[in-house]
Amino acid sequence: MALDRKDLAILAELTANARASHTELASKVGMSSTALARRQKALEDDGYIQAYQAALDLAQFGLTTTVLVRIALESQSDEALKAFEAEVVKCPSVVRCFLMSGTDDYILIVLARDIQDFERIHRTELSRLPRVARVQSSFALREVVNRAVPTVVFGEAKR
Amino acid sequence: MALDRKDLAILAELTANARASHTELASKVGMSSTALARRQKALEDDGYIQAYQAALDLAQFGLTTTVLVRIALESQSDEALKAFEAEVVKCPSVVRCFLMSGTDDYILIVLARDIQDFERIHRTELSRLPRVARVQSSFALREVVNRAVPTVVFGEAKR
DNA sequence: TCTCCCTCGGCACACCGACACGCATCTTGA
DNA sequence: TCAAGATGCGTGTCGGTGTGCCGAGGGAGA
Repeated sequence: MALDRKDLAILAELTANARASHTELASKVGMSSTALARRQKALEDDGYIQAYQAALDLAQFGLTTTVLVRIALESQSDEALKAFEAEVVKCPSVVRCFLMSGTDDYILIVLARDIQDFERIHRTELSRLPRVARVQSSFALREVVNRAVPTVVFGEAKR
Repeated sequence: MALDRKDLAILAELTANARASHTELASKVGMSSTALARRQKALEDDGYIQAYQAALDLAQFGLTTTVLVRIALESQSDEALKAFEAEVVKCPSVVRCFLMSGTDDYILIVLARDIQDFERIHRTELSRLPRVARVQSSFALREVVNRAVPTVVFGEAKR
């Protein structure tokens, strides 16, 4: 299934304002609400839209510190990976975890209130992860780009 | 302003389903739609909720490859940072960019269709960034955790 | 301890808008 | 040229949303 530029316009609008009504979206995209409703439903049914979610301002919750954590395991055996991953999903401060190629086995993105709070997280969450050989943390000083969707998605018009 | 557990329940519901109506949310959280509407509006006005956005399934768009790119600049002068950042925000395949402490100056998260596509991105987007001394890429083999909000947020009940 | 006040929650109602249908028209592709 | 899918308009029904009012609970002050 190919998406035309109207579909992409709908998706772009919905990524910016997921609560917009059919009428509202229709006027923005430039079509009738009937056609828009049909296309939106098709986009949902075909799985292009996974969910509609509220974006919280994490700074309001005091989570102003982003830390990138590089982790190397003692062994890359399947059992060690499984044991590590089963525990890392339970860490409440971890928002992302990638299994990586290269020297580092995993890269985590951790959100903390401040540096002292990260020390606590390091002690109560990270240091308890199994099979870890080495942990290396880098602090993000500033977030230059933060997009949910790469702009390249909205640029590929097919029709 | 302190949030009680009902506020957190509302936020948790909205991060899972942002299009839920007042009536729907009210029954889930266990209160009347009137009270819920008041609280939801307060959460929006106080900035806890930044936006409502549709989450796209990027795999449906063929973006299955995540790459972490470490970039070191030739110099850390204010002018070099500004020049680099002004260009990196224009890269359509970059979804995140952090200014980092430590040896690497910037860390980017790039989405690509596959490895060949990343080669193209490297050539057309990354290698054109100004003042870059060194670029080092690591491929994510798998995404173990991907949360928009750390679960720790919904755990801190105040009242 | 009593009382006052303030805040929050719940109920009822009315209004407004969204949503889903049917049908005619148009465009696209073969 | 024809057929099939997409579009747009109109309409009716349904549901959500917002408001006003009342009651309950808790805190403060006398």
